[in-house]
Amino acid sequence: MQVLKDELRHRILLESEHLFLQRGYDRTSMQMIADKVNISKGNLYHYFKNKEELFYELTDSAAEGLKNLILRSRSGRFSNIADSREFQLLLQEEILSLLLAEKYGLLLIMEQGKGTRYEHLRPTMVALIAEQIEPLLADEENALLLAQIMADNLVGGIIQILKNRVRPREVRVCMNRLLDYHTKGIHALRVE
Amino acid sequence: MQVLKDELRHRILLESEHLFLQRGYDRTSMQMIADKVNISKGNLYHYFKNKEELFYELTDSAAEGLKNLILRSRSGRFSNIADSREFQLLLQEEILSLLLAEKYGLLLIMEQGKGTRYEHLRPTMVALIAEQIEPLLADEENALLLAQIMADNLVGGIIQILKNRVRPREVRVCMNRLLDYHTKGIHALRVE
Amino acid sequence: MQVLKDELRHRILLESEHLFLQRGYDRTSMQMIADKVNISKGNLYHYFKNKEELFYELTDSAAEGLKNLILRSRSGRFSNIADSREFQLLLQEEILSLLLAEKYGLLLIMEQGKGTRYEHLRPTMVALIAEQIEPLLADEENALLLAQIMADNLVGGIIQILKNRVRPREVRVCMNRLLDYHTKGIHALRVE
Amino acid sequence: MQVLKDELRHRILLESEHLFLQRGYDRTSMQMIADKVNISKGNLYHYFKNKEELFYELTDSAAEGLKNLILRSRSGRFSNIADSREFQLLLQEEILSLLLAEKYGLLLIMEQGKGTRYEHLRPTMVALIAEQIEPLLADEENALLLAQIMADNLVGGIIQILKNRVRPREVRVCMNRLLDYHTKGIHALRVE
DNA sequence: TATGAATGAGTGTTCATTCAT
DNA sequence: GATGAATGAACACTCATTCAT
Repeated sequence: MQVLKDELRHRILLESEHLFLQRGYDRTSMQMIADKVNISKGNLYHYFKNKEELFYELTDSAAEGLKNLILRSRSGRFSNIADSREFQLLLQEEILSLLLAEKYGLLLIMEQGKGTRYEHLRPTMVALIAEQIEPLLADEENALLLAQIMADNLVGGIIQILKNRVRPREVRVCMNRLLDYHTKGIHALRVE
Repeated sequence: MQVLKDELRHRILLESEHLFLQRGYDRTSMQMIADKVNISKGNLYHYFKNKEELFYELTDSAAEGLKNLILRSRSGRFSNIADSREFQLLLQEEILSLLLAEKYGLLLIMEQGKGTRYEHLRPTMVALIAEQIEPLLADEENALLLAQIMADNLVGGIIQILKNRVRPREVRVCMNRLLDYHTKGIHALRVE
Repeated sequence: MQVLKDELRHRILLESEHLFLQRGYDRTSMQMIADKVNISKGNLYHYFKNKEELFYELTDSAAEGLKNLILRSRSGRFSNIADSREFQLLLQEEILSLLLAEKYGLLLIMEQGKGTRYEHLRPTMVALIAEQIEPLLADEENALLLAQIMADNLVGGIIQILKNRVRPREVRVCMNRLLDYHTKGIHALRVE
Repeated sequence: MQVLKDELRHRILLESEHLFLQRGYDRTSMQMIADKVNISKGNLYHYFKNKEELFYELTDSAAEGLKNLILRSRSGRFSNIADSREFQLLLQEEILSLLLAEKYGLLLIMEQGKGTRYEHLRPTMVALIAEQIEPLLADEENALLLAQIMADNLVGGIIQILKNRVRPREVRVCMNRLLDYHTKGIHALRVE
């Protein structure tokens, strides 16, 4: 019985994850989820308190991981961003393990969280990263905007990789490429 | 009367544009628009068949311009993308005039089109651009994905600029910077 | 097993009584009861056919006692209500033993029975009592209404006492005071 | 058109007042109201923001009047409650005009407000009145309880009158009788 | 042209009750 | 006897759209 319950619970999580990924939180109704799982709408509430909790069940560990990653990265370890080789390696490993462990959760909070507590997560993240990039750029009036674009691009690139690569090795290779691309690009705009 | 009618029609477009930009298509109700314009909800339907048509009126010319830009770019004119200086200049001019002419329409279809026929425009666009970038990259299994990322980043960067810069000159300068950043980055991944 | 069963049955009655008294019939859910008793919701239906029957189990003997009291009081025994000292004593004893025996059941049917067959019990009761009081009043057009008010007040007063006094002696004393008040008015209770 | 709207609005208020009076706030659904008025449920929200606002529209002026009455009565004017003849007259007039003006609103907030902001109004009121009565009673351990009962009876008596008398003169006469009864007891109303 | 009244389908959520195990 | 999964009807509320005036 417990098995059955767990199995259905798992199926609800699975199907709602699909729907949330495809349509976003707002545009996915409890009825849609119930239909996909082939149970009554009311029964969903046997497994999850409400729609928001269902979403958070799918995303909280990803959000937690992301928060920790940011906290550690801001605690000074990665202070010399673009020029240290060490930076790339450490950052890469930190990010990689999070990406691999929390792939869909991250996609949900970064892309499909409208209507939830993660609604403004992506811009917040981007702003944090931009803060770190800006001082590296030549001092001009557009430095902040360009840093924002780069940060946004970095985040966007990671999302693309998550969407298109499954196996750890592949993700790792692509992340390397992405960072190459970004660091070379950033050099073009650096303080000489 | 025609003048009055046109003027009201224009005000509806203006206010709904604001709302759609701020809140997105889905989360903007006809009631909100009617309130902003200070007319009745029903009267909106005298000017626009329904909510979707109102949105399309705001976005179709931008979408058309975008389509044409892509068509022309694919017709062979910009075939040698990254190595010709000419590419940068032409592309820049084409894009710039579109951006300046259709700023808000482009933002709407690229960012706030959930629930409309433009729901999947951005990924489609990105795929088209990626197609053009891919052959320039070193032949590896990730070439397509990297091209997609670059394309996505390019699009994302442009959107950022549109959101943060108003005057043509500023937009032009930022676009230059963005392209510098991207071409230098791309070089890192090019066929040697 | 029978003992166990009876014991559980008793606990259900106990906890649901608490909840019904605090929250009323309508606003007490079977889930709340199950949680308080620490059994499953479904198991409640092994002991009681449905929510209504559970409520009736808690209240039927009180309702029965009340009915009998009224029947006997109407059978002529207490015909000369206000002037016979005997009336006060007899009534007091009859009522007192019912109150003490069926305290919570009475509170439930008089105060928390919305949604059950006792929904209209209190007004019915009041009407019955009023019938007996009316002939004692001076013949005027408002006699019936005044009798109803007195009856309602009497019932209300008893409910108050039930809620605020536990020990038989206390209840008895308060009931005496209440009847004094009703027969002689506030003056009876004033500081001299 | 404005007339139609006002007329329907009035009918909604009328029918919902009936339902709220009969069944209480909680147990009256928007669907019931819509059915009685013979309109769609959605249309109710054209006239009232939500169920609570509809209820408050029916009750707020009564609640306001009651609040003012209490404030004025507490401001010291009626300090010598039971012994001054003046008290009875003034109180009677104040209460009478409120009762006549806000009959159904008062019934709703005193009897049928479960689930609204008036849920605890009656016990609060009763406590306020009891505070004034208690010092007049002989000092015994049951004084507070008896004062509460009297206060509750007074309120209950007024409610009975409201339910059973329509014309001002009748209400006035009954209120007089009620106060007599409370001050002098049943004897005051007996056949001589 | 303009209004705003009206509808009906849809939203998330609750809950008494049933039933297979 | 006991569980808890499951249902279905009900709840308050929203909103794009239609339509009589």
